[in-house]
Amino acid sequence: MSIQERLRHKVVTVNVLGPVRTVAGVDIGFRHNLARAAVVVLSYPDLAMEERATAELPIQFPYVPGLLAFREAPATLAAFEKLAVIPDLVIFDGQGLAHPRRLGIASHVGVLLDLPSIGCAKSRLCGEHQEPGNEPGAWSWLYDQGEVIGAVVRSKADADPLFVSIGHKIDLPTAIHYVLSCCRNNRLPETTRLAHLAAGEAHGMDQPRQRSLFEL
DNA sequence: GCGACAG
DNA sequence: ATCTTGTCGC
Repeated sequence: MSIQERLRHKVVTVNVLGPVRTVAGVDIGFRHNLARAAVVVLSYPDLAMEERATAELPIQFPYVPGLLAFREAPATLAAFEKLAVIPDLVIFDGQGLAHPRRLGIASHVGVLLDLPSIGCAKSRLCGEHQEPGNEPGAWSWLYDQGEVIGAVVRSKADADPLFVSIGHKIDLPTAIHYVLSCCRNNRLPETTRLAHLAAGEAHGMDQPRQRSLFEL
């Protein structure tokens, strides 16, 4: 994929971010032939919802490991265009540098938006690692082809770790720091968690109805 | 040829 | 990711 080869050279792997006052989270929900992207902007470090934007587009690209951006970037960019507040940092639900060609969706879209971004995936795409300790905050390096491509981070005890990597304009230690400081009492950071909820709403995507107290 | 494989 | 209720575990 030449597009990835061309964009990978635009990724900045050092911190180019000012004071972080807002952090955004992105996630996509699929239903029938529609992709619904949701972007939530939270205040930092309070993590209070500041803004929310969504965009829906027909799915026009299949899921292919390594090509996730081609499937999710269109709706994601459309959602960002509706945003009134440009976030200081964006946390994606997927890999950043921890990708076969070093351009996961977090780096790909991070470069297109030219915003500091972090790749925070729920599972591994490539690379090798040792299991991090079970204490929240424990982490280990993620290696591939003899180089460090990210970190495997324990955000919650007894829960599977997160795969954190550089997206754009941020270094790995800083990325790990922000991911951990965005996790309250769940495995996923608030950004991803809230974006996931927003991406699943409407569409006819049934939200679990509040069960009546009488049924319990 | 076989296994791996973000969401 | 999505199709989906009850159910296993602490």
